[in-house]
Amino acid sequence: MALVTEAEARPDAVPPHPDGRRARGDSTRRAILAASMRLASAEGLQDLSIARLAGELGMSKSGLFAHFGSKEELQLSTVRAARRVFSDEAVTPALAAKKGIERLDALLAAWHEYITNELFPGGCLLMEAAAEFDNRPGAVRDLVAETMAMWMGLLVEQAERALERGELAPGSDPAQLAWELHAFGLALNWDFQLNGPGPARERAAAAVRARLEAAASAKGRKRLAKTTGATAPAVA
Amino acid sequence: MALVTEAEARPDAVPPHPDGRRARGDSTRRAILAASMRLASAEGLQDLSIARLAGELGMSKSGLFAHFGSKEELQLSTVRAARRVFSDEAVTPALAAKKGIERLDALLAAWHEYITNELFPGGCLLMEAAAEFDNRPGAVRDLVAETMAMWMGLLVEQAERALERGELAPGSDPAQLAWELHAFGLALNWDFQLNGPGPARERAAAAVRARLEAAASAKGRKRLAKTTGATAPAVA
DNA sequence: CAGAAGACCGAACGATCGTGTTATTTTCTT
DNA sequence: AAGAAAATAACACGATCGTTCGGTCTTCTG
Repeated sequence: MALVTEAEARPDAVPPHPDGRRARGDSTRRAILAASMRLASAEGLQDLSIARLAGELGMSKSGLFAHFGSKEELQLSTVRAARRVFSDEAVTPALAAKKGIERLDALLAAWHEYITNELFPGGCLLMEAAAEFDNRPGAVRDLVAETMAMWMGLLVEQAERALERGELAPGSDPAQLAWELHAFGLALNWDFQLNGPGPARERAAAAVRARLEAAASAKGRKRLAKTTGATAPAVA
Repeated sequence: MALVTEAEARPDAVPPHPDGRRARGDSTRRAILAASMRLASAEGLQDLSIARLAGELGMSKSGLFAHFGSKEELQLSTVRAARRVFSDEAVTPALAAKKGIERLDALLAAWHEYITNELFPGGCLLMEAAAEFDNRPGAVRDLVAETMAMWMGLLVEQAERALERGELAPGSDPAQLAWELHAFGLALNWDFQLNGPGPARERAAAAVRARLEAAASAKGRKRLAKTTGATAPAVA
């Protein structure tokens, strides 16, 4: 779990070359995408160079290039692979928790773990790409924006469930709650990458915990207490 | 105030060529840095190209290059210029507010205004640079990290003042409070750039307001009420 | 007014980029 | 085992990059 393995970098379910055949070069493709995610998270998707990528893998530029046909397709495939890693690490583990405030808490905990686990040497690749492409129109930007919107949607959805179930104080705004919890994740990635481990992880966890408890009803607080460790101070 | 003017892009007080003389090329230098900030905020500090920059200004590559001597020095000067814009827009206006919770609130309000004012077409250049250079060692990274640390220091300082003055509930953690308020600014820049204006501005303002009121003492709440408009719902 | 200093330009350099073309090797099918 | 198909390599292309050099202006100084 310490690094991006070939298995974790398994390419997209829908291959970019939509022929029905599945060839043996898939193993190479996986290796390429694993290295590509590693490099791109460190240097950015744009400065990622096909030549250096090929050099790192001991293969030729053109051989690598043939797998994607263009740099943009390489970038898109890299983002898709990163999305899978994100999904496996930050979403799937949280599906074990019951819907509502508990799953919301579990999603955030898994996310924080994913961010601070040195899975990507340069921080979450999706955040990297979002910051890099946010105002550079194109397919990469659209894919990244769509992915982040889906993630935000997951958070909002669980906040809404929590409200329906009476785990949040009546009148709470689920979208606002999700936005703020999301902000703590962004800040965690930012702080962790810029300033090193430091207290970032604890800061983010305390922030989430306090915000959740502030928004929770008595029932919600009780359910929260079961999932995680100690209760944070009332308001900090 | 809508765009980066030459005056706002005035170069650093300490010129990179530390000869005592001040030459007439300073006007050119200012124009270069204004354009450089604009381009870098949109395309990134690394992908900023001297050739395109020169083309945009109608001058020659080598003529522009001579002002800095290296691309890294151009990047550093651009960051220093951006730091000055940041200081003028996000810090200076807030110094009118009284120290403590009021100035803390004013700093955040000015910051949000600075972020959502289309001052930089691609979002706050300092955040851009921080995300881009966070794990690329060198002088640029150090300068950006130092700048962001100073900004965070300002927030922590005012939170501490607020605590000393009894504007925050006893036992509050000023550093934690500042960290969370900082997170909302990062999220605002993120959301605003990736998804357009939308509700980002209101989300961030509501988050700050709720967090400040939750942390404030009765005295603090009273002082907050004076500074800004309506009071946010108790906890959202 | 002479001359030095600085600002700026045009051209060129080596390197690297993304991308084709063509050929060779590997793998799969029959 | 033979032939088709896919995977990979070697090489070359035009473009662009950061940087250097030599020269021409402009501006200031004495």
